[in-house]
Amino acid sequence: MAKHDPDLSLLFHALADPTRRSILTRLAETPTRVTDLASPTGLRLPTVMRHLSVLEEAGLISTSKDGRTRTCAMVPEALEPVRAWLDEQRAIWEARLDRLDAFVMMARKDGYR
Amino acid sequence: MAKHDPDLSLLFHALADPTRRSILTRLAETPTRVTDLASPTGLRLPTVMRHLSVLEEAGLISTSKDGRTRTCAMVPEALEPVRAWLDEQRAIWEARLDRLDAFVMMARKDGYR
DNA sequence: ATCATGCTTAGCCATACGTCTAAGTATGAC
DNA sequence: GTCATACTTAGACGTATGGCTAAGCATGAT
Repeated sequence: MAKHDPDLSLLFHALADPTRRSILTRLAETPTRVTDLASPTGLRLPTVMRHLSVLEEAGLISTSKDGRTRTCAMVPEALEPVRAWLDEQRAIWEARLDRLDAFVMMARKDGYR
Repeated sequence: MAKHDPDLSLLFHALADPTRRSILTRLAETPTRVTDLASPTGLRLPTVMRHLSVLEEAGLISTSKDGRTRTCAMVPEALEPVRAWLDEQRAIWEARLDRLDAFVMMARKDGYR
């Protein structure tokens, strides 16, 4: 399904990989250059670069190059849509519980029990 | 990377598809049988079934069969780990801001500005 | 018993993903 | 200029994903 909602799909997809999540966590602590992000993962540089570009395309990190080193930094507000989606789901669910409640009330009033 | 954290990876992966998110939203409103979940998607049944099993393996929905119809229902607490991860990231980020703050304070005290 | 309904299974297909190696390019140090 | 560092690009490779069709197999209705 295409279903224009590319933001969330990109975000969730980016977060679905443990390597990418650990990179992100590391960047939440402090900006870091590519090589230093790569070493703890045990992965080759090109592989890590790919993960980084997935994160960047999702808007979760930003990078900038200074001389020959590229430094990556988290973009904390990028997680906002995820949180918003979660809240929305919760709201829908709770509205449903409320409807159920109302139904039970009504049933009582109408003489059940 | 393997990195035992299969929960979050399964969850995020399940949420990374718009069809699956819309199914989930629908189920947040009310439990629904497979055929009725399928029709609005424009996808064939087997395809939808696959999406459903992804959702189920991630623990996001539960299903039960009664006669020949299978009914799916959301498992709202399944989103908890996602929310927890988000909170954790935020905490790390904020701890960093605090450290920065502290640093600035110290710098001032030591005579800068 | 027959038939329609509702899911299931099996298998195909194209594309995307995660990983690698090998060979660039650009920059800083000597 | 030479060399090491730090990416970057290109391409290969196996697996996973998302979609399909075509047959199954129960179950409910007639």
